[in-house]
Amino acid sequence: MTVMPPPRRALWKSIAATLSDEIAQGHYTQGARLPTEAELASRFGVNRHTVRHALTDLADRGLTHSRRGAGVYVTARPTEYAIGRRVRFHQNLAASGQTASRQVLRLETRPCDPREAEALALSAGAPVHVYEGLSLADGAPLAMFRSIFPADRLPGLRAHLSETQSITQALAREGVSDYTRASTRLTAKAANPILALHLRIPDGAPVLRTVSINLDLQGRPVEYGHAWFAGDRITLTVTPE
Amino acid sequence: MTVMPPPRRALWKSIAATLSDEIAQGHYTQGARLPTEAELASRFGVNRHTVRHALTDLADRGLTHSRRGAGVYVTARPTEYAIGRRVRFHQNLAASGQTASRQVLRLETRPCDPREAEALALSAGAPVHVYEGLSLADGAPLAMFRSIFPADRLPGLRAHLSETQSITQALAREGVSDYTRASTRLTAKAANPILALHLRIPDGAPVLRTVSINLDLQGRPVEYGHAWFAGDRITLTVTPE
DNA sequence: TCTACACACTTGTCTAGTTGTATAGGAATT
DNA sequence: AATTCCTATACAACTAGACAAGTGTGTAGA
Repeated sequence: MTVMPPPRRALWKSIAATLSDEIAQGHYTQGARLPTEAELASRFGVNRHTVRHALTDLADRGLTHSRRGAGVYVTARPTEYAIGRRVRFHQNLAASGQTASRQVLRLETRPCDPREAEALALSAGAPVHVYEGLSLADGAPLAMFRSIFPADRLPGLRAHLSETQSITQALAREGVSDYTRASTRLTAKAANPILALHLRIPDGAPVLRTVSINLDLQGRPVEYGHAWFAGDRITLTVTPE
Repeated sequence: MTVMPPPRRALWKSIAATLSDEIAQGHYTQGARLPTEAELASRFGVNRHTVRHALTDLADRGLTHSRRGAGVYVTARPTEYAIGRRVRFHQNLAASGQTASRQVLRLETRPCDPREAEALALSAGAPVHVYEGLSLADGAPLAMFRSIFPADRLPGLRAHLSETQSITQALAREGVSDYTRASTRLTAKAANPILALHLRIPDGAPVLRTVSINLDLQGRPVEYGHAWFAGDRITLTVTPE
């Protein structure tokens, strides 16, 4: 318990300091759930709102994040790292000592829409595979991605993706031994609620979106990709060759 | 005070909007079965009840109907989907610094800070020129930039910049006939009030920031540049040489 | 071949718990 | 008098888990 010095510090600040301390000391480890607001309020002998004030401070400082209905969690802070123009997600992360993984959110085949048709040079309504998921570094979500593949040319791709989860490997099994990036477009966006939930960032926080097209060795488009990166967790590095 | 993002949308509304959009675009056609509630919950990262709330909305609007034990089916046909071919401001990264017009905000010489010293390979406190301004296209501010130049190697640069406003020309007059971009780092940020004012965007709106280093032909750094692009007004295109 | 049954899976419903937000007001400080 | 800090209450939004009800499929048995 902290001592109250005469020039009284605000209650919520003491509580925030205490909790922040306990997180720093490893009392609550990364990804762990804190006690509920009600429990904390009872522990510190204050109103729930006062606890909320302290928790808001922790969240603002990036120490925690909350999920309505679920609880308050200790944020796993991924170290900043760079992705080169040679775009191979896993290799880059491995180089910086982090373990990369993917979480599949969606894997299905459906007719394409006009935009996808144009990007992949397909006729309207041709079938495409949709591969959507999260890219994680040491368990913390870094980016959400969606890749669109022409299904006619790569009939078995979906099965391969569900096994390996690696795009490069899955494409290789379908006979696309290598592919190169034709273009990357970048824009800054505000996160919508769903995206914010997945990336565990506040609603409306800035997000870096990339839209890319990859070609096979014959110059035909094989992937139309979107990715949304948590703005404050990532720095993309573009290096000439 | 934290930034107030646009009116918060409930999670289930975002999900309903997303699904309704995908039906409209023909991703799920008439008679098709949607993924199960559990799958959708996993895809959107929410509880099944939240998905059900969204599905109830779709059913109320007549887009879908469900059969207990069987699944949820699409009743609506895809509406015509028109791609509005928007005019976009494409800015090539390699050719940055060639916008239509500039407005100078600051032009001064001062000792460098540690970060600048490192970027430009200078000794601590060495003098640098600071060139700060706005890039305009058709009168609308596209980006704010700040360029740092080593003052010792380019003593007359400031005078040249105040005359031409063109970085390339000013450098040429100082004997740097050409320069190449060594690296560009990109990240998404929220606009602070000053930046928002300059770019004429709402406070906290997403902004695309680039940090770059340019080298002369001998490989020595001659410019350390920052730029902040209004996220919704620009798309940066990165094309391999 | 047909039937009956088991079983996995899906939607429907219920209860309980947790965070988010709004409103109102008392007490201490400035 | 105004502001800040904290309490108090109520409700909305979402999660969590459990179970009931209905569907689709495979299988064993007659």
